[in-house]
Amino acid sequence: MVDSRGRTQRVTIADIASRAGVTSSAVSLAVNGKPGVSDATRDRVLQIARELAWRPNHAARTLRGVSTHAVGLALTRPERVIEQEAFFARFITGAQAALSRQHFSLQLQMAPDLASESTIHAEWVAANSVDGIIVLDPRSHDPRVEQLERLGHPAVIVGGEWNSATIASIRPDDAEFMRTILRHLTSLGHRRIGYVTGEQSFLHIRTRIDAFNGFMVDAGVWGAVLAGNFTPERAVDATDRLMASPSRPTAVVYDSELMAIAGMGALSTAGLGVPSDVSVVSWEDSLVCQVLRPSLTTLDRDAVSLGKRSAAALLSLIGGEPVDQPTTTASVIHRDSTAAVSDAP
Amino acid sequence: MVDSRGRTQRVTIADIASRAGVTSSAVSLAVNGKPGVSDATRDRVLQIARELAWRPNHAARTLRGVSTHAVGLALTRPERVIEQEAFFARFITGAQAALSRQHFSLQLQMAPDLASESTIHAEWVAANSVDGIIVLDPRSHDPRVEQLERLGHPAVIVGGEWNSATIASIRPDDAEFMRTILRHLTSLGHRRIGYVTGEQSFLHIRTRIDAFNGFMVDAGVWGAVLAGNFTPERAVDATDRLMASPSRPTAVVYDSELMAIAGMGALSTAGLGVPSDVSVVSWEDSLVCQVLRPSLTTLDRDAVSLGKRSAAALLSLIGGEPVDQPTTTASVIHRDSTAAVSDAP
DNA sequence: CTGAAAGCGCTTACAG
DNA sequence: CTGAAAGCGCTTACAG
Repeated sequence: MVDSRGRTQRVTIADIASRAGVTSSAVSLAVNGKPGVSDATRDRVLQIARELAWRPNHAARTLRGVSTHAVGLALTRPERVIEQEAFFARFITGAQAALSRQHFSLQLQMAPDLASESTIHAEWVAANSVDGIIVLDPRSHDPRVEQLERLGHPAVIVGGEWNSATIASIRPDDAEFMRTILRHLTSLGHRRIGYVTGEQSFLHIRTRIDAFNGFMVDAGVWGAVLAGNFTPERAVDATDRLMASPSRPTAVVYDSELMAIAGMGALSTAGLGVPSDVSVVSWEDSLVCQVLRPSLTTLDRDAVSLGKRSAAALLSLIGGEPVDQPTTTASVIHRDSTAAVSDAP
Repeated sequence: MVDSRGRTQRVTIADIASRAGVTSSAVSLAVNGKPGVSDATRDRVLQIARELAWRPNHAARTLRGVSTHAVGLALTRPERVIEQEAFFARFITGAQAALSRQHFSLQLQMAPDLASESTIHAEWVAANSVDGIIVLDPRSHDPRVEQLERLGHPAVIVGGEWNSATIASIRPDDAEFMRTILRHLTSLGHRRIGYVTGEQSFLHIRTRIDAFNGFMVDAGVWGAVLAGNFTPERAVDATDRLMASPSRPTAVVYDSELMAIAGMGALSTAGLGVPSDVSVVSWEDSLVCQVLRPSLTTLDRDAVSLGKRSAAALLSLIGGEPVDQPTTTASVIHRDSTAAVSDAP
């Protein structure tokens, strides 16, 4: 609406009501599809609402305590860790897909650190502006989770291990996934395996490390874990160090695609062929892994489906339904970067 | 706060007021750092607010017409176009960096299509829930832009060409950037150049195509444009077709990193070496381009800085300041995927 | 410096 | 089926 001075005015249900000759209560019932108004009135109101290009004011609805049909995700992402961007973009693509099917929207907000993330959560809960919250990359004794538990607001912890009336965890079986990768490699004859990790403060990375070490012991295979942090620089350093070892590994597992690509670069610089000298596995799959030459053997887990499952669990929690916890499986996509170990070095 | 039945109650300024023995008006002034209350009162109020873990209710503030210090970005992203994910994650990383410096937050919302994007914009404006809006991937005669112009809400169009009192465009000089790439290639002796494009309905892609064709004519060089859509499949097909040409190009430009990587795969499959037989340039730079072997020659434009500039422009617009339109430059990062053309084919 | 009141746009009991 | 009123939590004139 434009007033006499040409300024844009907000269109409210009161405007519609006065044009339609009814009260704003009737308009509210009409536009929300609730019973209590005659069909004739409803049609007239909807027609006028359309003419005036009326839009519901979310703030007013929220204040009134109505469900917002929104889910919140606050994200702490240090700018330097570019690898996580791919994960994060794919994750929210999946989450969005699951949410939009039930007409929920995804509210995303960036935070500089974990404490700010908690502040954002608290404000969302105080303002009733999201029906549920998704938490990524939980730490052990995560303050965000403790606060959400206290607030009693529905939340899903991706990669966590908390479960209560209001909190559910989506926990990919990282230990089993690691063993799946290692079985793939040992079945190809590899007996010396390196593992270059992501950020070790993440719970799921520690789970993978434990599983790696356990497998090495049980299978009597030589293994080495080098701590990375998702950056290519660290991946290159770790790869060089592994290759300098007197018992040089014939296969290396990387926690991310970017680290795996960087590692392959380091191997190529060192004059080592993939897979002729060293086999390479990336934990995370993506289109780049597929189109690369040599194409990368990966675990067929992708962030898109993780996002879908997390959102679906949160919607169950919000709806008061039991959370479906499907056991997740993952298999190795055998591409060109892994091959049978060549004869004695 | 927990009531007698153990349920969590929302803490409001009224709760603080009653504990502090003042009115809610005084609390409002105190927590917002406005004059009108004594220092003693302010301290007492802030102390109590902290004790009760009070959080401002955004919906109430918004409804009251107060600036939300938020910027909105509604995003239409077909799930299939994975390439755009990298762009988009980097873009919002940059935007977020610029915004948080001025304590603005970024509201992100996914939309299934352009019409829904417009609906979201309209609701944001109606509800006063963002101070400004960022629009990505404008089309010619873009309905989103026309609506924002009508609504008179501050907006920045990334890659657009609209400019008015409330709308600014961040327009990288795609034509000049294309010429920069082509000058790099011709200086290396290339006289037959292929170009595999992204989605042609995007304005900036069409600008690049025009510049490519113009350069070919002016320089008397043989050029071929093949329409892609950012997918690796189309990039592979286009590359194969270029290589089958009787006047096979010695260099190919790709509109994205993913397409360039896919193209290099196709070249390798065809038994062609990079850069020995064919030089390859990617329009967009990233860490993957850098760690890849051979590393990819790229235009040193990255989505992070584009996000920063877009957000900065929007903040200027919101603040009523003139929008700073720095002329953007870009240069070619010469890596291993381009080299001087080898002697006669 | 402080208090009482109005109102942002909407929904929801409660009467008629 | 419709109308009048209260109230969500907050801010901002306006009085004292």
